[in-house]
Amino acid sequence: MEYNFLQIEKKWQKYWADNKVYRVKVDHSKPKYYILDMFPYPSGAGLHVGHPLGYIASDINSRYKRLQGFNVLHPMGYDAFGLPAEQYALQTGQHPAITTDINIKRYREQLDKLGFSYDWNREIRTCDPEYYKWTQWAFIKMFNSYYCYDAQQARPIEELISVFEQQGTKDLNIASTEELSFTAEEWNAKSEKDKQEILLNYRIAYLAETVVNWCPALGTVLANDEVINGLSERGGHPVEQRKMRQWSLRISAYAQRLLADLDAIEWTDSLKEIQRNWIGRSEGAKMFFSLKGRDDKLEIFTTRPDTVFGVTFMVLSPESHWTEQLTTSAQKAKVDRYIDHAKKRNERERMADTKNVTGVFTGSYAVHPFTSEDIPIWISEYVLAGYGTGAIMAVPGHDSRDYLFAKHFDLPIIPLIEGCDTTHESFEAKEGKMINSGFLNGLDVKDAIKKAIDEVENRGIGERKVNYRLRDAIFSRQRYWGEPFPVYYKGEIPYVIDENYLPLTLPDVDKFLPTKNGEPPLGRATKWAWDTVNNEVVETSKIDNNTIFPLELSTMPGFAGSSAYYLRYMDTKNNEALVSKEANGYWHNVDLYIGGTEHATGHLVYSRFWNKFLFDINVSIEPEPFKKLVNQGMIQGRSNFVYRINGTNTFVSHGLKDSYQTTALHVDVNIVYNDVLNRDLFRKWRPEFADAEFVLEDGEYICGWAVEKMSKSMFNVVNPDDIVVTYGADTLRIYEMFLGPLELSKPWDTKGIDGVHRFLRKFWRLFHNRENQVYIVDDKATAAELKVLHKTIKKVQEDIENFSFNTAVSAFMICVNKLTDLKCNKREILEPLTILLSPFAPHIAEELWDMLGYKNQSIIIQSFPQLNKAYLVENSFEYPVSFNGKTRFKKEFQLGIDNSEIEKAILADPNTQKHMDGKSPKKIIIVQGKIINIVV
RNA sequence: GCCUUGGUGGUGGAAUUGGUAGACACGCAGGACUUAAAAUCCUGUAAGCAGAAAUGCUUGUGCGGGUUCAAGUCCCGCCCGAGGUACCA
Repeated sequence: MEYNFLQIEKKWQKYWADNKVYRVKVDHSKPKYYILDMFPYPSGAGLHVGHPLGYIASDINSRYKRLQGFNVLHPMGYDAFGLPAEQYALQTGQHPAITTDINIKRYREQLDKLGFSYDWNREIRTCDPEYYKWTQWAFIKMFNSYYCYDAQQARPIEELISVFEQQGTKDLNIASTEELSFTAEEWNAKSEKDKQEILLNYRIAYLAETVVNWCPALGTVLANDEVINGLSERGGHPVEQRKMRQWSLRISAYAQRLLADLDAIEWTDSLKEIQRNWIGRSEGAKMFFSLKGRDDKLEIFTTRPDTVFGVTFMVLSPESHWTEQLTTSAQKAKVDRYIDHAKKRNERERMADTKNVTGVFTGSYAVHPFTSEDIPIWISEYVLAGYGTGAIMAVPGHDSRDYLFAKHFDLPIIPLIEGCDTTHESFEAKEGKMINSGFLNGLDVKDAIKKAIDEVENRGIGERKVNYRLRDAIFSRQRYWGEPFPVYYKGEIPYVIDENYLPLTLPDVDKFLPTKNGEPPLGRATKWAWDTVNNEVVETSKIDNNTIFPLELSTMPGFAGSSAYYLRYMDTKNNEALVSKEANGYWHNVDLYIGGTEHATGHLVYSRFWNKFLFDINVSIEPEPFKKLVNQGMIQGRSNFVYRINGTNTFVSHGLKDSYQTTALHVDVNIVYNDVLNRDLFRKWRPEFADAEFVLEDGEYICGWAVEKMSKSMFNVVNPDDIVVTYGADTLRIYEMFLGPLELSKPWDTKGIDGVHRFLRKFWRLFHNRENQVYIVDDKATAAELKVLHKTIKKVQEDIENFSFNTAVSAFMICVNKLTDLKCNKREILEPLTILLSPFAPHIAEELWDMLGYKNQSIIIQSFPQLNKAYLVENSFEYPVSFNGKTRFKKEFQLGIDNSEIEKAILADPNTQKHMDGKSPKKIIIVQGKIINIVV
C-alpha cells in the first residue's frame, strides 16, 4: 500500500473522536501531568501556521507523557473577548458574538485536522456566560477584599471595617491608594457614602482616577497601540491624556510575592528577568520637602538619598496634582502651554524621546531639608506620573536625565563624589567618597546611603521605603465586547451584585459605538439597570425608582478572562464553584505551559496575580499557576514580490530587475513555489494581470522576498489547510518542529517541507517491500541495527525532555537513512520506532501499529534498554593528537574504550614522548573518547 | 530610550555549553533507472589558492578589540533584526 496520508489521517482522527480516546478523568492510580497551551484569540483570518508551532510542541509532550504512563490533562479553548471582533462589528454591524462563533468553528476545524490530542470535552470560551460568571465572581471577591501586608495575603473587607470601628487606622499595615489616618470615633461618625469612598482606598478591586488616552472625536479611550504620533490610528483624530475614574486591581500589593515566588518556578532566566524588571523593586527612601510659603510638604521617592546635598531643583510630572497648586500666577500661561504640549504625548513616546529636553518653571520653591536653601520646582515630561510619587528631587551631578535637564536650562550642577568629573556627563556609579555633602562628607557611597536615611528618619522628614515599578492594573475598558462588571451605582458609590445572581450577561445594543455623551457602548442598552429588590436586570428607564440603580457601563479587559482559565479546565462543567477541591486537589497546577514571550509582562503577570488572590481566599491550592513555562518563537510571514516595469504590464524576474525601472508588488505566496512564480495562476490571480508579460531568467520567473509580519494585506498569511492537503498533518507537524529551535522566531518558509515528507515516506517504506506490501520479519536484529535503534531512542528522548524537537527530527532522519541502508525490516527494530515517532506523527504511527497487529499502545518508552556500550565496540576511530592546540600526529583506537585507557596509551606512545619534551602534561582534554588536546 | 532576545554556507539550521565549525534538511550540479516525466537511489556541494587526483594550505560564525594552549561559545565597545514597553491578543 502507498503512504496515503489523507486517508490514514482521516481514518484515525475519526477513530480518536468516535472512541473519545483523549478524554481524561481524575484517576488516582496514575500520576497526573497538566500540559497547557496559551489559548488563541479566534481572529477572522483563521488559524495560521504560527499557531500550531506551540500546539504541536505541547501535543508531542502530551503524547510522550502518556506513553510514560501519566494521566495527561491537555485542554484547549478560546480567548474570545477582544477588540478586533468589536472593530469588525463597528465596520459591518455584525454582532461580535456571531463573528466570534464563526471564527471559532473555523479554528476548530483547522485544529482537528492537525491530529491534536486535546480533550475537547473540556473546551472553554471566555465569552460564554457560564465561563465569565467565574471571572465576575473573582472580581466580586476582589472588591470584597483588602490586602494585609502583615499577613501577606488578601483578607475580607468586613475584617477591615471592624478594625476601623475599633481602632481607626492605627497600626495598620495594609495596601492602599493613599495613606489615610483617622480614629475609630471619626470612622463611626462618617456617613455611609464617606465610608464607602474610604473603603475604595483599600479594596483590591477599586475605583480611582487614572490617566488614559482620550480621543474626543471618537468619544473613546484608545490603547497606546491605537495612537500614532498623538493621533488616533483610526481616522487620524487628536488624542489627549485625560484623567478618568476607572476600575483598577491592586496588583502592586502582590509585588513582593510575585517577585519572590519566581525563584520557585521553572521558567527561563530571561523570562524571569523580564518579570523582575517589570516589577522593578528598588530600595530607597521617601522624603518630604517643605514648600516655601506653604504648610504642606512635597513627597518624593529616591534610591539615592546620599545625593541629597546635590539637589539643585525639583521636578513634577505634568499630570501631578501639585502642578496646579504650585504654579504661580506669573508662570501660569507658560505652564498651561507646557501641559497642553505634554497632553499630546503618551508615556511611551515620552520615554523614547530622550534627546529633546523640555520643561517649565512653576515659580515655586521647595526648601532643602539640610541646607535650607531655596530649590526651584520645575515641571517636565521626563518625570512620569505613574512611578513613585510623580515628583523627584533632581541631582544633576549623578543622574543623566537630571544632568541633561540642568544643562539645557542652565541650572547648577554640584559634584558629590571625590574626583568625579561632571563637566560633560553625570557620574552614576555608586562608588567613591562623598564631598560637598555636609554630614556625609568622607563616607563611602554605600555607607552614605544608610547614614542619609538614618538622618532623614531621625529628623522626621521621611523614611526607608521599598518602591515598585509595577503599577496597579487598570481594569475598565470603554468597550462592548468584554465581561460586564457585576457592579451598580448608588450615586457615585459602587456596589457589587450578590454572587448568587451571576452571571450578569452582556446586553444587546443597537450599535457598538460610544453614546453621544461619551459613555461606553453599554450606555446604549435599554435594559441595563439593577433592581436591588428582585435582583435582576431591568429597563434603564426605571432608574428613578430608588430600588433600581444604573449598572457599570465599562467592561473588563482581555486579560480578565485569561487569568484563571487554567483552573477552569480542571472542572469545566462545575456550576457550584470555579473549580472543585477534588479536581484542584488532583491536577494542582500546570506542569508545562507553552506560549509566546509577547505575554511575558501582560498575561503572565496578571494570571500569577489572579491566582495568588485565589490562593489567598482558599480557592486555588497552589501559589503559582504555571510550574514550567516554555516560550515558542513567533512565525513571521515570508512575503514574495514581483517587479513590474513602470508604466507597463511586464514583470521582470528578480535577478534582472536592476536593469529596469520597476515597482515591487506583493504577490500571493500561495501562487509561488520555492520563489518561482506560477505564471498561469498569476494571470488568473487578478484581472489586471490577465495579460501580463514576463522577462524570465533561465526560463523561470523568480520572485523577490522579505520577512514581514504575517498579515492579510501582505498576501503572506499561510493557513495550514493547504499543506495538510498536499503533504498531510504528520508532515506539517514534523516540519514545524524541524524548522528550528522552538523558542526562536523564524519566518515561515515551505522550502524544506519536501525533505520531511520524504522522511515519512522512507519510514513507511521500511515496513513494505518493493511491491508495497507489508513485509516485516521476526528475525533477531544485528548489533548494527540495535545500535541505530538505541542511539535514536536515547537522542530523541533527551531532545524531547529538552524541547529540542528540531534535533530530535534530525535523529529520526539519520536513523531511517541508516536502516534503509541496512535494509532492516525487523519487528524488533521497527516496532519501538513507531512508538518513538508516535508523538510526532501520531497518524502514521497508529496506521503502522494497526498493520503490525500491535495492540498494546500504552507501552512505556522508558522500558527500552538504553544505549549499550557493547554495540559500539565494532569499528575503530582515528583522531588527531594535538599539543598546545597544534596537531602533531594521528592515532587509531577502538570505539567503546574507556577515557583513562586512551589517556594511558597516548602517554605511552613514543610520538607523545617526543612532543612532551620530557615534561608531564598539565591537562589532557578528552571529549567522547577522543583526545582533543594535550597541554604541556 | 529602556527591558528581553537573536545574527553561523545559496537557504533553514547543528555544534556534546570553552575542545576537529557547518550534523540533518532544502536547493543546486553530475550520474543511475525510464521512450519520457514523476517517484526513487548514488556522488559532490563554506570560500579562496595549489594539484591530474588522492590531498594539502589559507581564510572563515554581524563589526572592532581582549582573555585562553584552544572562542560561534567567555569579557569590553559598536552595528543590525525581532518581541515587549502597562487599553492588541
